Amino acid sequence: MEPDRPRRPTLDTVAAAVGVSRATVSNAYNRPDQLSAALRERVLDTARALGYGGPDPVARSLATRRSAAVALLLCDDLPSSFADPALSVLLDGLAQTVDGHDHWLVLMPGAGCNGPRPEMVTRAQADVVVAYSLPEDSPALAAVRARGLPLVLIDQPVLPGAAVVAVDDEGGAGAAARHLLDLGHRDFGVITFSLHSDGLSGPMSLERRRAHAPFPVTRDRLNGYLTALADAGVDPDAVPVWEAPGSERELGRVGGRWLLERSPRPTALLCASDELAFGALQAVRDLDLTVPDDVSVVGFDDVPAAHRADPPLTTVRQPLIEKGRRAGELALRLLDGERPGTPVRLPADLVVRASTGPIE
Amino acid sequence: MEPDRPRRPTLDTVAAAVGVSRATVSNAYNRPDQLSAALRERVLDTARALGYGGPDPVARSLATRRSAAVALLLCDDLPSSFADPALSVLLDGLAQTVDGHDHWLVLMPGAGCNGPRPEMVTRAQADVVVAYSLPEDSPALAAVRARGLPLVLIDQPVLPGAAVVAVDDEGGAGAAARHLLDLGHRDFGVITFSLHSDGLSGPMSLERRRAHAPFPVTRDRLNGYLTALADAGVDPDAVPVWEAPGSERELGRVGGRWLLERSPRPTALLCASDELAFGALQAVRDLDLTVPDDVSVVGFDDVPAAHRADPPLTTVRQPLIEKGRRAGELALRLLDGERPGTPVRLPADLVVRASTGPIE
DNA sequence: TTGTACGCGTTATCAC
DNA sequence: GTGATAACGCGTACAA
Repeated sequence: MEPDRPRRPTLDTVAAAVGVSRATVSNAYNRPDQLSAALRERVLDTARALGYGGPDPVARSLATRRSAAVALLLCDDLPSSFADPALSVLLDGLAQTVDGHDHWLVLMPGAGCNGPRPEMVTRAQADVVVAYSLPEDSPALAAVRARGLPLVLIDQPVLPGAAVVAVDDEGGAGAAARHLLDLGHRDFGVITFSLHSDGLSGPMSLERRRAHAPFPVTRDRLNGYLTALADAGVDPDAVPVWEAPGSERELGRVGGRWLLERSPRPTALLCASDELAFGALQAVRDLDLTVPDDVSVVGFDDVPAAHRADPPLTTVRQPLIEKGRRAGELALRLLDGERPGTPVRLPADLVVRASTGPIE
Repeated sequence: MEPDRPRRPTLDTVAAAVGVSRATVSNAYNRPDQLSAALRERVLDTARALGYGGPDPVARSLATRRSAAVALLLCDDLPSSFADPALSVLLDGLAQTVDGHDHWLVLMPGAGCNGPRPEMVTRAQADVVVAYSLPEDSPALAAVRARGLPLVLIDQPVLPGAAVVAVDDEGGAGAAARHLLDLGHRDFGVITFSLHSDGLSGPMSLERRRAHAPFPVTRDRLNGYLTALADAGVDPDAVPVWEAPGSERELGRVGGRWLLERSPRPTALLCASDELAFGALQAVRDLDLTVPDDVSVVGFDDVPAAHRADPPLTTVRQPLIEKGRRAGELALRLLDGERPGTPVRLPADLVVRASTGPIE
């Protein structure tokens, strides 16, 4: 047995050294008004001398019953997640808000589109959870509920007891489709990201379109496009839809190529995200066609790169920063014991740029 | 006073309900081999019925003296950080490693290039810290040391007691410069990101180049470029250097324009990052010049977009994924009580593509 | 399987 | 006013 093994100093160590009680040392750190300035100085100096780095955050959390962490559940792994500029922008708003209230973000990336492993969620030290676009049957969500943690849902189906931030995806998509209809287009193609969580991709069958879909964003955008077309007399079942396994540029290019090689060749491509639309633009170029003379392209999100695209992309703007901020505010409120309240629904507005034009 | 206020169930609640001890319930969750399967079932069922979500992670952390969190300290705020593709890739490697060992990442973004607020670091629940490219005088680092947390440094000056992952920035930059010298270039311009943490930007004075710089990455790359030029008989003091306030494309464009409007006009631009180089390519186009006929451009990092650039970018490849992984492994090892060991130094290799060519 | 001694603070409430 | 006492908070792990 080692004599006097030098243990990490604690509040008690410091208290003993100064000759005061533990409570006083605690107050020196957390409630300076509860003791004289002179005593406080003495306490802090002694602490420094002893190499005491301040109250242990974990112990404090246990005592106060709150950590300062907001867990963020992501559907995909980090590389895929960061590849999505819309997420980056949203994260910005979320982080700002959370950070401004002395909280931090715990990142829980998923694997293969099903959200984080439930064991991770079970053990996560956070007192509120923000879930971003998980499939509704994600085991991670079940784990959150089992723990009874307050939950904020972004772009997800409403769950009882959870706060919700959503965007009017269907309305925005409808506006985009009507814009193209107004320009005279009648032959459309659609490129979406995953509708189901089975990892399948390729041309989307009618059965698949009609089956219950766990990703509301995909579903709503697709619905918005197709419903608007149907309302204008275009048979939605005859509109080819390409389901990409994710929202990456290259995947959009593949889908675009497939759509543009069909006959009749679509004169307009409706994409479920800007990234996919960038790929579609490339696909048009690959075939030596031009945008918008031969083919019009619309995206969705209005990420920063959209207006820099060549040509600048007509797209549906969703207020991404705002979305992140609102999610952060909701999380903070749940933390304070507030009830979830009614879902926050943000608008999505069409932004017309140069990638759409009248049919020749 | 409310009669029997329904408190959140704990291990004790469940133990009482089942009629066993707290230890047994704990074992039911953590050491299934310590009790009969039947009893374990009964415990877990009762827990479910009582709405007990499993052992409290914070309490467990307090008892075991370890949380499962790795804190990641970032110099900038999240938007700037995510704008850097090199960071995204590195983060990928880091997250993979950490996640594979049942740990998660706590994000501590900075503000204005000085790292996170020290109070945040002081209160962060993490038992190891990874710092990415902070200035050496960052208060956040001081806070880490005050707490005595194990620390992994990426792209930063060595600190006693900390583990280090670094890249041979100087060597890589030197190779890039020599490549251009071999092609016959004699008139150079350099675009770097911040060398100092004072937020200044623009043409870099000689005093500024020589002053002690807190960002080793900037310093090493700049040194690598200029030293190689000097070795070939080009006066480094006569080489114009543009200091951008960050590593974004648009900032590179601004710097590129300034350099290209000087006389003699540089025939080669050396950039401290690929993002800056992309901007430089744009600047060349803006002036109706072509790459590499009129101007050669080299970047640094070899981010995924580099080989897709127009023209594909000659750059210095650093093993970004590997860098993240190594940082993760080091963090995990420090967690296990290992000593920091000698710095990990990864190579940086020149990748020649189409953005560089012989002088006309 | 269980008793029980920790782990490290916070925050009333109480005494000087 | 100033500072101390002591009751939590919720588990883990080792000895019995």
